Amino acid sequence: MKKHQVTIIDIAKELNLSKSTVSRVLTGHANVSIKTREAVLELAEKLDYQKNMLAIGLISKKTNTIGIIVPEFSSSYFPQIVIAAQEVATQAGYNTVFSQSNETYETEVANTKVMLANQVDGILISITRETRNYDHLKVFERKGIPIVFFNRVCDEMKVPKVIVDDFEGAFNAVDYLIKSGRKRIAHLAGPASLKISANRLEGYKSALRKNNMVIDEELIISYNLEVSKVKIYINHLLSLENPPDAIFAVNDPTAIEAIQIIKKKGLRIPEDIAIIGFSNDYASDLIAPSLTTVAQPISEIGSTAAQLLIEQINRDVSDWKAVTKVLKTELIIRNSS
Amino acid sequence: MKKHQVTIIDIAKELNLSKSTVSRVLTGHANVSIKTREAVLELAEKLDYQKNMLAIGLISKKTNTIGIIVPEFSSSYFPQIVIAAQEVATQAGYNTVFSQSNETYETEVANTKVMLANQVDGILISITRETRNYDHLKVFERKGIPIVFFNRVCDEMKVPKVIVDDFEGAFNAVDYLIKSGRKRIAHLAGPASLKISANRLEGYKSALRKNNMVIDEELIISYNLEVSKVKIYINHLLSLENPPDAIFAVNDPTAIEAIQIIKKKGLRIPEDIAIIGFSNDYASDLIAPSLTTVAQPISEIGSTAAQLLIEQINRDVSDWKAVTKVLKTELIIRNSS
DNA sequence: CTGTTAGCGCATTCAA
DNA sequence: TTGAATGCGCTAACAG
Repeated sequence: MKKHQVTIIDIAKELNLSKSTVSRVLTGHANVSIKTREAVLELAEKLDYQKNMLAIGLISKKTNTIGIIVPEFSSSYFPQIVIAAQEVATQAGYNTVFSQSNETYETEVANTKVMLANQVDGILISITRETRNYDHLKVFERKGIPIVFFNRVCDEMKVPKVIVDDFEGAFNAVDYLIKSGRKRIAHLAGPASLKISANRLEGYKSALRKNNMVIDEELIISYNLEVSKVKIYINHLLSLENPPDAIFAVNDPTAIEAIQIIKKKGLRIPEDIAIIGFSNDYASDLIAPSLTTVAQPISEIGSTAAQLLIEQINRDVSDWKAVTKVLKTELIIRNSS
Repeated sequence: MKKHQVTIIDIAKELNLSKSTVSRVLTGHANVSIKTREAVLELAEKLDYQKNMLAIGLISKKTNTIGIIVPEFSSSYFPQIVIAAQEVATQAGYNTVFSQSNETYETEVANTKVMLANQVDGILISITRETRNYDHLKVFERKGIPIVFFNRVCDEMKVPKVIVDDFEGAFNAVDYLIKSGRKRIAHLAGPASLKISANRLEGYKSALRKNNMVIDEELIISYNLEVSKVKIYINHLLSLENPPDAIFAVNDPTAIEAIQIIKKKGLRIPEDIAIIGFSNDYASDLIAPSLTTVAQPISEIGSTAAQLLIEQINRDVSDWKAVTKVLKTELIIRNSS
């Protein structure tokens, strides 16, 4: 375990120079003779010298690192966002530190503490489906560390947010189902604690109302997004006296699970029952029948969020803006509806 | 940008104590009166005090952080590995820092430098399809920082590695195709620079040989894993005078792309042509027809690699072991073959 | 152009 | 049980 870190002192000794001179070279300052500069650079290269960012961070109170916390990594949704965010961050000279909270509140809290302890310059976060208390996030505000929400946001905090127009997306999906002649449209909704679930539910209801259809609470099921539970709810819906002829699911994993269950039951999709999802996950175009879904500009969410965060970092606390960017969705019609 | 970090000094002043006393409480040392201990703890909590890990890392030369570098994040493969590795690391008290190199050598090199500069205690890496030079990785060895490879390994380095039995997996897949009566089996292979590609190719050839079939180089196509290129090769294979009646693809994304292209051409799978992939990605069970594939114990790869790395970290450099763990694959037969 | 000094936040000696 | 002093690796004044 005897790590052998090469330090400025090492190369200063070797070259019979003072540490400050070496430091000047390494930080790109000008006041150094060409000869010493080259000698230092050469030796540094030869010894695989790497600056110790811990020391620099300690001095400068800036780590050039942003943290990204996502609730899960199992669908293609969050990985894609992370890729886009990382790209923007790298471009701007920032490193990224990720963690995934596994949809667990405690893990999320722990993750934020780690980020805090590691002195990130700002964080990007999408909360878990469990998160109801936001104290661990408000700490960032108090400490003057910018925080930007994306996708799953915290309503009570006045900070930048990047979301999509969930209401409109849901509205369009359901409106389309109605226009296609569907009479009883069920909604497999997410937990009410998540704003995205609530907005999608509202879009669903609004579309029904606009088309003068009754809102049957029996057809609205709110669940905690654990895909393994979908089977129960589908069974329930199909056993209703007056079963639905369409299902609008809160997200693609739910819709995909529903398709598989319904197919196994021998029902035809979309003839007997139509399905629409939300997010246009990678798998939605692969499953049979391919899934009609509300597409989100996933990469744009990630890059916009990173952009906002970096702007915020470069701004003075007193000048923070709490903009909320609402990106547009697009209904992609495939074979499941 | 005026971050307001709370330090030990702040709470020492407030309580009229010395920094060392406060430090003792915070590090859990014993020699402190209950009264002061409680006062310190209470104030720390109230002020949202968080230790500055930069300072601690600087002193202890240990950050309790491991780095994970993966080539891409677009399939479900690496995210799953990362989840498993992170879980083991967390359990052992380590934080994780990820980065993805986007299948680009330069990015990989940059990522390793960042990890080095941030003083990770060890790294887990799967190299890009481009990586041919390993100097940036050998630096870790020289500096006494443990490195563990998984999936895509570097042959010339004597360090721990976690792989699956690619040879056997490929052999079983091709052997199964032959037993099912396929006569001309093509192989869409990966780049020769990746050991996994080479091993899978060898497994393919070996199965043909064992069954006394000729190895037709015309049917073996090595490509760089850019899925968009698959179309070209499929077109080529199908236009052969004596086209293949089966394709063994080096991985699932390739196989899935192939299925889509072949379906569009109006050919039937598996009647006209059978397809087998490798890895059992999330999507392979969803696509129609569902994909026969060689499953890897993905989570186990991640957890094993993390395990090995942590063992290595806790060992003295002089006592490093260069074990290579070879995990078993399993052929999952679905409808594409 | 170069060397000296101080200090970032903390843990860890050594004294009291 | 507490306090004072040292130093981790580095940068940024301040001198020469």
